[in-house]
Amino acid sequence: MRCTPQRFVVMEHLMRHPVHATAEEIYQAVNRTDPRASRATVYNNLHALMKAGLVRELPVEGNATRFDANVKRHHHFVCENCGRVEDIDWFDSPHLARRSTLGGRVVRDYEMVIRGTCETCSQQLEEEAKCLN
Amino acid sequence: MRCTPQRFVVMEHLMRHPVHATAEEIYQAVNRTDPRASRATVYNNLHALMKAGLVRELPVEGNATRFDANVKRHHHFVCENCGRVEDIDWFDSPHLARRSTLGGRVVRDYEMVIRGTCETCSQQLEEEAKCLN
DNA sequence: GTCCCTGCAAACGGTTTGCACCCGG
DNA sequence: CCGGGTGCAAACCGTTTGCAGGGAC
Repeated sequence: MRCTPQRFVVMEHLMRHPVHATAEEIYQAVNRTDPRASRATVYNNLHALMKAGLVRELPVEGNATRFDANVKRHHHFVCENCGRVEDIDWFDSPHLARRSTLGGRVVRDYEMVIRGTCETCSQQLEEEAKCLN
Repeated sequence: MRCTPQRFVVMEHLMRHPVHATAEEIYQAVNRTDPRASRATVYNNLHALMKAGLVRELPVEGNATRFDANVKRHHHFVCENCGRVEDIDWFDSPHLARRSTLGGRVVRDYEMVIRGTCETCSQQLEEEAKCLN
């Protein structure tokens, strides 16, 4: 796979902003450095990078797919307030760590999806609560 | 919230088929009993049921949203072969069970997303492997 | 010259919205 | 009546596709 300017910007954005951007956000970033870049190219590159195993889609609800350049095994935290998705360092699940089957199913991988309020939003909400008192 | 025929069919389908249907699949089911039913109504009802806390969206990748009428806490298994999503009985994560924060984050809930091959697909793949020998 | 990559525009599919109508209270 | 629920059609938005160039090797 060649490293074209557009492809580079896509990858760079994902690595620099571990906030798991949507395709649109990446398109905006690419567009800032190269206003002629197109959405199709962003999608092409995201798929190319996914096939190469450098990027993956995130399993979180929401209309727009989010992408992740973190290849290391890790969990995800979803802020229910702002929608941001953050990486959480890996920890094993004792129930699954040494296990390759579950009922008749073959287990290949697993991850945790944790939901709550991110640090920024927590602080904001706390501020607002103070104001009300 | 009133229990209209259409709303009933939506809820019934989700409860009877714990395979986490997409909106389209639910629409097909509703349509079978009432050919005049519209997609808009299915979406209306899915949202109404979600607001009422009887149904929720699933955190799995894929273009079409999947819905779940299982309110009990549980994990999810995603078949990488056929895309089916199955419920897995709840088990705690020792890392998270008694914890309400994670870094500066407030944790409200968590769940496991397990990926692999479902029972049906495993058997099929095994069959095919046998044939090749 | 070949092949991969790009940009554009149109198509696509899932979801949402606006609106008129209907039915139950 | 009023308000929520319905059906239809159009709009919307994220994504995909077809296709004609262009640049790297």
